[in-house]
Amino acid sequence: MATIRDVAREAGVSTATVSRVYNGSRLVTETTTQIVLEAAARLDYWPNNAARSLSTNRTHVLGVVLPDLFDEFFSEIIRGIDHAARARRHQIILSCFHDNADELIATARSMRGRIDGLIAMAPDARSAQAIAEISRHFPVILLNPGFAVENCGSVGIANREGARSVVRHLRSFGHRRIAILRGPVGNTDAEERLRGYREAIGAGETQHQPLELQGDFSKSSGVLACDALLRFDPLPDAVFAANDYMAIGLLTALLEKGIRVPEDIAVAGFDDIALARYTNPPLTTVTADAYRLGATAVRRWFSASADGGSGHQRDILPTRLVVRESCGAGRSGPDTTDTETRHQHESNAGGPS
Amino acid sequence: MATIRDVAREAGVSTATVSRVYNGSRLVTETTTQIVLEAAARLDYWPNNAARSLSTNRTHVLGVVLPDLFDEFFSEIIRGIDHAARARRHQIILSCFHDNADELIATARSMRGRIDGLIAMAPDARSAQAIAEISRHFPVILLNPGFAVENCGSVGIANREGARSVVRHLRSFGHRRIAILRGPVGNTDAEERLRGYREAIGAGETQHQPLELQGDFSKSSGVLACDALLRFDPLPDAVFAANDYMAIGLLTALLEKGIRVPEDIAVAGFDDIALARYTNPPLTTVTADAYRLGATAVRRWFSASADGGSGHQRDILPTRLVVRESCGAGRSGPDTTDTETRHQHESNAGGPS
DNA sequence: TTGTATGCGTTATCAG
DNA sequence: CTGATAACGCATACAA
Repeated sequence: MATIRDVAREAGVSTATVSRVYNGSRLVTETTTQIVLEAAARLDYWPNNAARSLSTNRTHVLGVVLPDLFDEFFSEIIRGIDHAARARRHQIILSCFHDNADELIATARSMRGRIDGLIAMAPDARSAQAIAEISRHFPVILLNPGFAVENCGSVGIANREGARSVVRHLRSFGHRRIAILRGPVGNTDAEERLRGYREAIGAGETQHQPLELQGDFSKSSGVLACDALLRFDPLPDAVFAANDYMAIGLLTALLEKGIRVPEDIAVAGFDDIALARYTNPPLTTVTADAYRLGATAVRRWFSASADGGSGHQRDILPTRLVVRESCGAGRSGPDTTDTETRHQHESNAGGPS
Repeated sequence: MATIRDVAREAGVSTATVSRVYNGSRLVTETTTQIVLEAAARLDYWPNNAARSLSTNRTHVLGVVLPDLFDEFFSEIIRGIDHAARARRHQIILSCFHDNADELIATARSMRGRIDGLIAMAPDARSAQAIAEISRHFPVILLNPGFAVENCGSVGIANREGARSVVRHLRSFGHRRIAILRGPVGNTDAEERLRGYREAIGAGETQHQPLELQGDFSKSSGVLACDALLRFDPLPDAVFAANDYMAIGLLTALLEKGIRVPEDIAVAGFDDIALARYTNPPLTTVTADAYRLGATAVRRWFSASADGGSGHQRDILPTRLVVRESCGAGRSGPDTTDTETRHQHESNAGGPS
């Protein structure tokens, strides 16, 4: 493989000149540039990025670490990250499948020297310590954490407001007894959605009996929840499932039992997965723009590293209600609702907090 | 950031020793190892992989270049690649969105020095030249090309045999006049599926009139094809759409016109996308294991680079017919059919061919 | 505008 | 078993 030295020799110039040509230095004559480029072409020279980043201490690569849950949502996030990174002439190095904090650190470590920063999805609050350790080595942006992490930017979605918009929508059909099928305990998305639900419920008419069911975000837990749901007496008017998979499981179980949706009971989900459009009936749900989530994380990373990485800033992306048919006929609710966007900027530079 | 020299000083040993510890050399005393590790922990030392790979000329990273079509199929491929790579302690650097051969080369170039090899999806035959240029710099494995490329391993799926199994299945319901909705010209998947269709048709009863419709793999081209289909006289018994998106578009257009599937006409697709299960009626289609495709590419890359990269080997992964309801009632065909796996091993080491 | 020389953080080849 | 030191390929301060 030809090196910069080979090119220099072939072109009859010094390595510094070749380097300047490849880095777009305007100090080089047009003619020398041509000579160098031709020599490089003859030798089929491709610059070695490892050497380059060793010298400059920059890689132009972003690390991305996601959990192993690979569905449309994650691929959209990756797509958003890749596009935004590419627009800034950066590449991404991807790693999935970290189930615990230790593995998260190990992955980050193995990226040291080949990335300028990291975008990671924090599975749970336990990871905070790991993240803190990592962010000593390079800037880190957290994807969709429900919690704050020191020295670390983050971008999340408006889970709470999304959940509230579902309850509002349900109310617009006159539904009063509204149950929730919760996601896994400890999962921050699940807990924020639960919080939004409770806020919306509490803000209105009081429910004497808590209508909360436990699920784990899987379709089968939605199926299972059907029985528990039917044990409520009287039957709730509506169920808000904290994600679409559970809503779909519930829908099929309900259908099997001959209970009509939305006539006998209304069902809503969260996430707007591709299938939500094709269920029977089509599922009313809440969508978050995964592509934008990824792209925003990249933007946030660039501004953070421009700042020197100090201060933790947080973006919260809005969420949108997607009204289909599972909550009531006639689409009497508003068609779609955007929850407001919030931008929190909490700089903590200049002193301990 | 602490370097290997800092650790050496802190531990009172040489950099060589520290390096040996981190590379698992068995030449180091248990006690020295401990001393080094403790010093490293105190200094929070993370080895710099850029320097490491500059020295060893290995990165333990695989490049992955895919088109921008991000759906479940691609994310499954990536997942397969990531898992297989991770099992061999490698990472992947991902880049999407190359629409032409030049961009493919540019992307590969920008990876020089940070990857040991490349897994790329070849969009069309025009890319062959680009691939050849790349494979001079590091081993390349092609994903799913219908064509052979010199000095370059590849892994594809059994498009032809999959198409044949669809036609066989259609025949098992007594369908004789079987049309095809083709994919885009130049797309190798589309052309292989067309070939399989023609082989299967030709092998049976001759069709006097070619029942071939042009599509472009999009859902809307499936919708459009409906009119053209209805112009055939008499109406064909069945249509094989070269991918699921077109099949789904066709299905909705047919439904709208009041034409019943499968009673009036049978429809089959290819790919088994997630939605295929939820169409009305559920779509009979062909599935390829995308996860396995990715994983196989990695395996193929490792064996190729062990060989020194000489010889181009090709794997073709089997395909499976997924019988649902769009081709006929009663599931009178076989439930699922695996096409046979083929492994071609064409070593061309030892002389010009 | 171009060339020289040094350093980036590791690994590997020698001696010891 | 351990230490000194020369690569690895490139960028850049400094000189010219």
